[in-house]
Amino acid sequence: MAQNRSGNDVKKEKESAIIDAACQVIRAKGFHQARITDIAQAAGISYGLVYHYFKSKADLFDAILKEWWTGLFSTMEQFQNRGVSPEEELDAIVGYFLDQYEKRPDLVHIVITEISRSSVNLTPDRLAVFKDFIGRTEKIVARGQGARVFRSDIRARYLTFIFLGALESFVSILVLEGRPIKGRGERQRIAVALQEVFLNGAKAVDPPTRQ
Amino acid sequence: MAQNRSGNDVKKEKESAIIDAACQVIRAKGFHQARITDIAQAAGISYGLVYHYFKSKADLFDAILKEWWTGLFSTMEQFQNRGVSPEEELDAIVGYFLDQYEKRPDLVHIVITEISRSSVNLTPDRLAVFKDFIGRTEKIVARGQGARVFRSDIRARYLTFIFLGALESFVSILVLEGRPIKGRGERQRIAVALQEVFLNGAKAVDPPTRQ
Amino acid sequence: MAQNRSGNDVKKEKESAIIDAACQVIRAKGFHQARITDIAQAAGISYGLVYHYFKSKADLFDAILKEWWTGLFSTMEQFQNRGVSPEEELDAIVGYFLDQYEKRPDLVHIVITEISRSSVNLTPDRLAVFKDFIGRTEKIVARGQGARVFRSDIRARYLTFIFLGALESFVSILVLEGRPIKGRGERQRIAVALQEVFLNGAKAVDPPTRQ
Amino acid sequence: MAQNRSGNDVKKEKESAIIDAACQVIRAKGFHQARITDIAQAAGISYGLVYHYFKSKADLFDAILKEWWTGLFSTMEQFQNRGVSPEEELDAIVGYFLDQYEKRPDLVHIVITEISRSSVNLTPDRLAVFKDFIGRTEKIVARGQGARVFRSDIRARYLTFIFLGALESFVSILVLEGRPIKGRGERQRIAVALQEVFLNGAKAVDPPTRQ
DNA sequence: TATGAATGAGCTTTCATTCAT
DNA sequence: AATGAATGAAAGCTCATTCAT
Repeated sequence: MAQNRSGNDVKKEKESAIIDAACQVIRAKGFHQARITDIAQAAGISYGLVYHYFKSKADLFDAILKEWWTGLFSTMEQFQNRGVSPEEELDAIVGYFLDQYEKRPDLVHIVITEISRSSVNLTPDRLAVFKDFIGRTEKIVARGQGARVFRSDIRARYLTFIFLGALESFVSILVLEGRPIKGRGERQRIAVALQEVFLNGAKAVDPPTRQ
Repeated sequence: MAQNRSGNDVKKEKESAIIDAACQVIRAKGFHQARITDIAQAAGISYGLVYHYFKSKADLFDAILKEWWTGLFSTMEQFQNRGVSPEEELDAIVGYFLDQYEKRPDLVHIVITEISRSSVNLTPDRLAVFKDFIGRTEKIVARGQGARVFRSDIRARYLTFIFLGALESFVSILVLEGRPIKGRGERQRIAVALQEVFLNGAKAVDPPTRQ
Repeated sequence: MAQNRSGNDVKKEKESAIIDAACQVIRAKGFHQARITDIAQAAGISYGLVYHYFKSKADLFDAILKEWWTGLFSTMEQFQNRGVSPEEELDAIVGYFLDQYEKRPDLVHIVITEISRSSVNLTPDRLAVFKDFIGRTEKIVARGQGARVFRSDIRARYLTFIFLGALESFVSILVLEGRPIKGRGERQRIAVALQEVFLNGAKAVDPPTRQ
Repeated sequence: MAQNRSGNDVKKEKESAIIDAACQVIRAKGFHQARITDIAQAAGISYGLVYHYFKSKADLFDAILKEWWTGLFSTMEQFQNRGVSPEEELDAIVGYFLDQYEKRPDLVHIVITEISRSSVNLTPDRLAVFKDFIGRTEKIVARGQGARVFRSDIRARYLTFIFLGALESFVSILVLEGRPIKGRGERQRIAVALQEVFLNGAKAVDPPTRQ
């Protein structure tokens, strides 16, 4: 029946469509409040069909997360051991978040609200992946501390959380205010501002006391 | 008949006990997954009794939030218009988060995961209070920008979100790792570290380029 | 503690107060929807106290009905075997309904809606009393048929139901429209109208064809 | 796949089956005491399925009432403005009640006990329909008064209530006694008796006083 | 593949009733 | 006599999941 390229492609496309619909709905209602009916409706199919492609609701959720983590880890690995600076490695993470936010804001929102900030949906498997990500980021930060790029008077783990917290916050603003990123220029400015505040702080460069 | 001072006290105490139990359960399962049965069980009472004290599950949730916001706003107001610096005002907010974390880590966790980071439970009334808080914080930040204490090249609203994001992140570490704050000393160190990173950034004070 | 006349009087008074309150509430909400709390509130007492005076909700309901039936049967017995005409006997029934409607409209409403017209609350005991009343009325009607006062081409039982139906309807109008009976004059007019239509029908006395 | 004509037919049939089961149960227990479980059991399905066909218990009840009113109003409209006499118009109403009683005694019982005689279930919408019916009947009666067919010394509204009260009473007898109407002959006799008593009254045509 | 009828566990909420005080 | 805290059965409704077609 599949005339596109192969039966497999058609299947993948449908799966993608369901995942997209699920993102929309889960973002709007939260995972537990999102009903299969809603997702099916958003995908324009019957709810029974969802079960042809995904074993269960949890399975569908994991498929969503897989898209996120696969992309993030592959991005991080591209920069690993290539002689780039820790700042650039963190920049790559920021870049991934902003890229994804442009392409799939719902996905970003879900990762932040349902995983980063909530322990409710954290099954042991999901938690393991999440911790893996934090660990990898912490390694980058620690390398930066070793290279005296980042201050060492605060534990790497703390700096990591602050970095990710700031990143999430920034993305949260965009998400909550529904602000689309307009053009490469703005994307650049946001990325810079984020790194800027994280690295240099909120303090005025030229404080009045200095005069 | 009441063992304390008056019948009212006994009632308040029971209400408090239910609220405490609810915090425990909601923290562990999330608001929507927390069942009244669980809460009652945690409080050592029958589920019917919960409805003797609270009109509904939502009502109970609002009672929980009220405890948080009442305390936070009264803290903020103590510092308002008293000639204190913007940094000190932000410090008071940090102080409240850490204080509450020591006394009621579950409450802090709930506020962060169910309110700050989730739009699912945000009824219009709850959102209004949350926005009120952000607005008040933004005013402090804007005042700091006016006094040239904070950098003005980033919108006050952005700085506010970053500040709150960092604060939440920090508290989240404590919460997620289940780390108790040990003594006034550590509490002080955390508060300082937080302000420090927010104000001065993560960059090493003495970067290698300066040699 | 009872200073009125005797402890028993005080008890009876309280019971009456609860019954009155119950009538109010049951009339407004129906028996099953009437909550003990509502009744207690209407009586100005705590709901626990209701159980000092009545064993259960059903018991309270039976006490209400008892007031109605006791009064009705004693009225009917006053006219029995005293040489009065069947019309006068039916008139006595009408009189009781109207009297009670003036004094206790809620009670009348309850008897009509919860007993006469509903089989839901008809426990065997209650049904027996109700059937007793219908039987007694039917006897009056049958006597009227025997005395050629009422038409005999329709079964006594049917005439009885029509009579009671008309009576209930009439009272229902008053009840539904919330019309108080103003003075003895109006009461008389209503009683007459009711008997008039029941006995002589709705047909115009002087039909156009007769002209 | 539908054994009948189309999938829609199958759906309608199931809806009808549920409505029938609901009539049975509601008749026996009253609307508020009728549990969805009972209805489902009576229909031979799981209770969850009831909600597949009806949004809520109230929705199901409204569907029941709709069947009644739709039929009644369409019957009344068939006779409207067709040059028929007021008596014939009232006769049509009687006819509808008796027809329905033969076909669906439970439905008739419900309409009488849950709507005509109880204010408990009267939501504004339901009350509006009921009042509409009374208003239409009153117009017929008023037309009869204008044509000098009905007596004018009693308000049209009163006569209307007495007529409907008598009708309901009569049907109530049948319902309460569980008497089936045997054949067209008996149906005719009942209809005549009803009109007869309403129009000409219960008084013996040839009373003894006349002698 | 695709549909949606069908199921039933599970949740919130209500409320009659009991009972310690 | 009087209160109202406490209990828990029961009911309406939701929704993930299964399955016949």
